[in-house]
Amino acid sequence: MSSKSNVTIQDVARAANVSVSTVSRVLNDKDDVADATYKRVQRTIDELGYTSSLAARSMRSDHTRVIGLIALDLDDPFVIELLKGINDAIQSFGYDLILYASGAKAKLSRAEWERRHVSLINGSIADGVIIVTPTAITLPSTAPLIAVDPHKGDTDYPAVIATNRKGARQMTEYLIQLGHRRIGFIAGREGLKSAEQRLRGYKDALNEAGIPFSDYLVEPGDYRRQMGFISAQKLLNLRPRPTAIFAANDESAIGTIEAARQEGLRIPRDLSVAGFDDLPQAAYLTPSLSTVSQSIPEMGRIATKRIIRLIDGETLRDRVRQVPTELIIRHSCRPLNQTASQDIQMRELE
Amino acid sequence: MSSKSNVTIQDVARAANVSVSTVSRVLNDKDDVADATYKRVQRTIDELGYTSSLAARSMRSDHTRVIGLIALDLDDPFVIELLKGINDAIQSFGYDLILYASGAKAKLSRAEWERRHVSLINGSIADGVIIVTPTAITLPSTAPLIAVDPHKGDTDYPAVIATNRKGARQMTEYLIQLGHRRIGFIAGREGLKSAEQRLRGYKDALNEAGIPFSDYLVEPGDYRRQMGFISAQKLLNLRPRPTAIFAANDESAIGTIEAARQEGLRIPRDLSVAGFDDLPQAAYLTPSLSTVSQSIPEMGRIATKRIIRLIDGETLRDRVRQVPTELIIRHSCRPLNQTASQDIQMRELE
DNA sequence: CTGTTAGCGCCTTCAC
DNA sequence: GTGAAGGCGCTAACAG
Repeated sequence: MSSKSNVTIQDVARAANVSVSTVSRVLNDKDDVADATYKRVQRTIDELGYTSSLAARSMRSDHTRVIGLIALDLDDPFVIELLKGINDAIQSFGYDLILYASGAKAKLSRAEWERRHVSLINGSIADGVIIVTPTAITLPSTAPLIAVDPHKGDTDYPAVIATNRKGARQMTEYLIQLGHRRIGFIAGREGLKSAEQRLRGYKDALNEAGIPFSDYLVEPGDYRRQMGFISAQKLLNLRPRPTAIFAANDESAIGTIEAARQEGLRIPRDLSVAGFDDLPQAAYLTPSLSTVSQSIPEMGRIATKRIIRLIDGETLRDRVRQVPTELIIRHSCRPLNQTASQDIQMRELE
Repeated sequence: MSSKSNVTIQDVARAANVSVSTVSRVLNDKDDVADATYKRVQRTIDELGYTSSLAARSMRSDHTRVIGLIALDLDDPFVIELLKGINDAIQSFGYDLILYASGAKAKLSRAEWERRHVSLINGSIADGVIIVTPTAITLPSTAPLIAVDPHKGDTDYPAVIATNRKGARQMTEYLIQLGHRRIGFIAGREGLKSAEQRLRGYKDALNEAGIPFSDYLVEPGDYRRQMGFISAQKLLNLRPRPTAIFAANDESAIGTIEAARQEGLRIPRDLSVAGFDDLPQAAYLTPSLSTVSQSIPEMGRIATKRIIRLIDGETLRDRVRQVPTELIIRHSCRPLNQTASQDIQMRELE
């Protein structure tokens, strides 16, 4: 298969009657190349539709102006939102973006998969890598690397993370303020710092309000809808039933809403539901979802800026950068014991 | 910057006391390597955490088992859904996926951008490429290439496309059957075959029903929400106003709904709205969106299978593969002139 | 069964 | 200003 017969630098050199090095110089805007030569070479490049081989280039030179993104779950909305922000940011910096996903997902442990991808991409094809919700605590990073929503504990890589604890506390406070006392909690993905912090924030608010923390009101989660559904079912089978459920992210909250619907419960009338993330679809749900915004695209933009700084050899003042969260009140939560007439009034106020 | 000091095949060879070629053989499961040697090398690889450089590998050998995806709009839900399907499919075939997005988007024409990316990726780093909604009619493909939702007219690449004309006809027929006669249409992205076919389907149904086609009921679109919003506003300013609007895709339909809301119209009471795509969020809208499903992830899976077949040197029997569409009736359209009581009855039937 | 050799396309000295 | 030569990490003959 001679499918690789692309135009090479040699072809250009021949056609323009110069040596390959001269073409290379033109390509990289180097030194002084005689004006006439420059133009001639440039013209030849255009005519032949030449593009320098990414593979050869990354092999030879120590930078490629490419940023790698490593994410296992391509159907995780968090990853998609992040991708938007990163794609947005690279436009301003003249970098390219590469997203690499291996088909060997099933065979490897999550941490193993991550390590493989980092060493595959980083330092060769990409100048630096952004990794999303890593499970690994240490990553083989010869080239710069930054994590978004990192693993808990002491990780050896810099990170971007939202003010999860504060955000979760505010949401819980809001629910308490609405009169809720039995507030179920569906946890986040095991091992992630964000999950840990959100649970902390929930406990903080309970504590502060003098509500004793109950183990049985907390069910496990993994930030995915399906798990949210299952855990919500368990919570809804409790007697007395929780009057509100705070899910550690929007996907879990959607799973919760589905579970509640299946039980014949109406939201927010019979159950208040809150999420975390503020995905675009949160606003479109019925009822629209009250949640904590962590402005995911913004996190992507920040991660991009920081990885570029790292690539440029600068050092980060703060190894972990906190991105502020914001409480978003919509219509999926309502005061406990509100009467129907009050309910109507409330609706009309909107 | 010595950031590239990754473990190389040489390091492994030295550590395992063999030549690089032997390591290479182990890496690629080649020939016969003495069992003892194989194990020793394998162990060394693991110990050193070695990963072969993608760049070097793709430069040397004529296949990489990597499929490239080229898509300009990373925030286009169509692309995201497709990505899911492709990512799903590569798992079964042992291929890897690379998504490449350059930051130089603004500077180039769309077709130019596409050409650049194809020649950048294809044949070097990727064995074949899937390109989404290309504007270019010819693409510099030395290696296999397949388009999803191709450009109109005679393109020189194979493609995967839905039965757009039929789908659009069915939706329009449905609206007509509900009693609508003034049906506005918001077109798809200029130049795409799908856009052309959907408009055709709309006209087909009108024709068939003996409803004269009116130019002023068709507004331009580009498959994006914003444009859908603007075009919907124009349609809603018409007197008499259309009683239904069929948007060429779901994003445009969402824009339409927003425009209608802004005009104080209620859906489907004052205006029926239909889309095309059946994005996941279509079901979550209020009212849920009646649309034409083209099962985008499935299109991604099919495209993946076909590009792999092409890579394997097989030929495709049909250069363009049609994927069936399906009419999805939800709640955003309703019979014209239905009385309020009928309306209630209808709701209760669900 | 294993090592040696010759490049893949490109960039970078070092000459001229 | 420009060309020639060497080598990045790897694979594919060709020898042994």
